[in-house]
Amino acid sequence: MTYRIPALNGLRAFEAAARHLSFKLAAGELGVTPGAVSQQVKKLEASLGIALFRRLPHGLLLTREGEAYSPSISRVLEELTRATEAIAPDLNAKKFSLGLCPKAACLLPERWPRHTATLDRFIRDVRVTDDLELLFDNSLDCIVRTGEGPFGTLSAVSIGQTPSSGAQALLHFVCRAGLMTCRQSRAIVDDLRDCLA
Amino acid sequence: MTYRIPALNGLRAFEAAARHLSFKLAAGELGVTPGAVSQQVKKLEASLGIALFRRLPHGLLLTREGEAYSPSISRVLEELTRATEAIAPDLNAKKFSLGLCPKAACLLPERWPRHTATLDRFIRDVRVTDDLELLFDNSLDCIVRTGEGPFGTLSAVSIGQTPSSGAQALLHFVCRAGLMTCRQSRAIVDDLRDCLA
DNA sequence: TTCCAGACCTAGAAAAACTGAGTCTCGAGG
DNA sequence: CCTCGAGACTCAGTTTTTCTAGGTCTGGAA
Repeated sequence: MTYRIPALNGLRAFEAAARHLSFKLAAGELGVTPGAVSQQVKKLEASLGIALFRRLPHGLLLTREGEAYSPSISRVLEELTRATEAIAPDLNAKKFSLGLCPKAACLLPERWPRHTATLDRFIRDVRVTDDLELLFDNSLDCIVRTGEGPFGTLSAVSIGQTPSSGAQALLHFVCRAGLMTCRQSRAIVDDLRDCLA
Repeated sequence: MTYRIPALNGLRAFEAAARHLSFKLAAGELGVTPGAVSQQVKKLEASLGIALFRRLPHGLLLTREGEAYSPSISRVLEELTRATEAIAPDLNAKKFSLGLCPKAACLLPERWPRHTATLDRFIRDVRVTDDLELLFDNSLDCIVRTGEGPFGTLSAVSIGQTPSSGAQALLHFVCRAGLMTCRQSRAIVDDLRDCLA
């Protein structure tokens, strides 16, 4: 009953690259450099003994085998996601890349969100930016900003609201819809509330 | 479309341990030490934020969550195996079928390559043969023989060379090019070197 | 009791993954 | 026909992860 399967991390790289048909975009999604994705995919191809991609100077094409393999792998990862969420809804496996707008940075403690070890655990990196687009291509997992919506299909929660005066919220925490309830988001929102309390 | 899933290698450890209800047996199956399995599972549990096993002094019990998770993971790995075999029948993660020429057999320990559990893990079966053709149609994964090349597109490494006397190598390990760097090949070559040292 | 099996822990070694900087190739635009 | 830009590749070096080796602890069996 021993499974004959390739190194699993390479599969993740392959799946993302196949979806984007780009190592660069896949790298963005996975939070690594394009070189890393390239290497992982190459190693996977070596271990399978077949080519999955045809490399073109301006992008990728799947080979016939890659074309056949990619949807299977996507299905596998989806099923894995489902199974995992069923038993562990707030999987704590991925650190967040966080965007922070300049005004928000002023309102928050000096080294936020690195000011406490508790929160730091959930943060991979922080960039100063306000660009919600970055959430869609997975360059960022969430953004903390002063600017209002509309946030479209994104999820947002407001922090520092003062309903008595009718004033608008001071800060907004914004992320893709599926991410709002996960542990990382909750930790960040909780901490923001503490900081503005 | 970013999958929120735990580290994949830990899942393999978990799945094997859940099937055997033993880290030790799982370790045997995976070709690592029990400590490694223990650590992988522990890390998985940490990233999920739940316990998968109850540790007893003489074995393991699945928790309720582990009980729910294990069949899902088995299914996922099975599907992965199926998908992989469909496109790459000679995946190099499998056990090797090994050819051995009669002279080589004389130079090596009695039950080689079954003489140590370490090496045995990587071997599916052994035949006495010298026929390099069998490597091309995947009847065999590798051949250990005294005969020289030419090996053409095959990869070969020499073992027991005595360069000072200019004598030729005693043994050659031969396999298809893509297989030379894989774990199985390395284990076999290392063992051959030990045996002739 | 004493043994033994199996899980656990920790330090250090080994392997794998990632980065960063530079190269190469092609397509587009002047 | 050049030059530029994008994207993939390579390689060395670093960081992170994984594995091992050796020792501890616990509870069941003789």
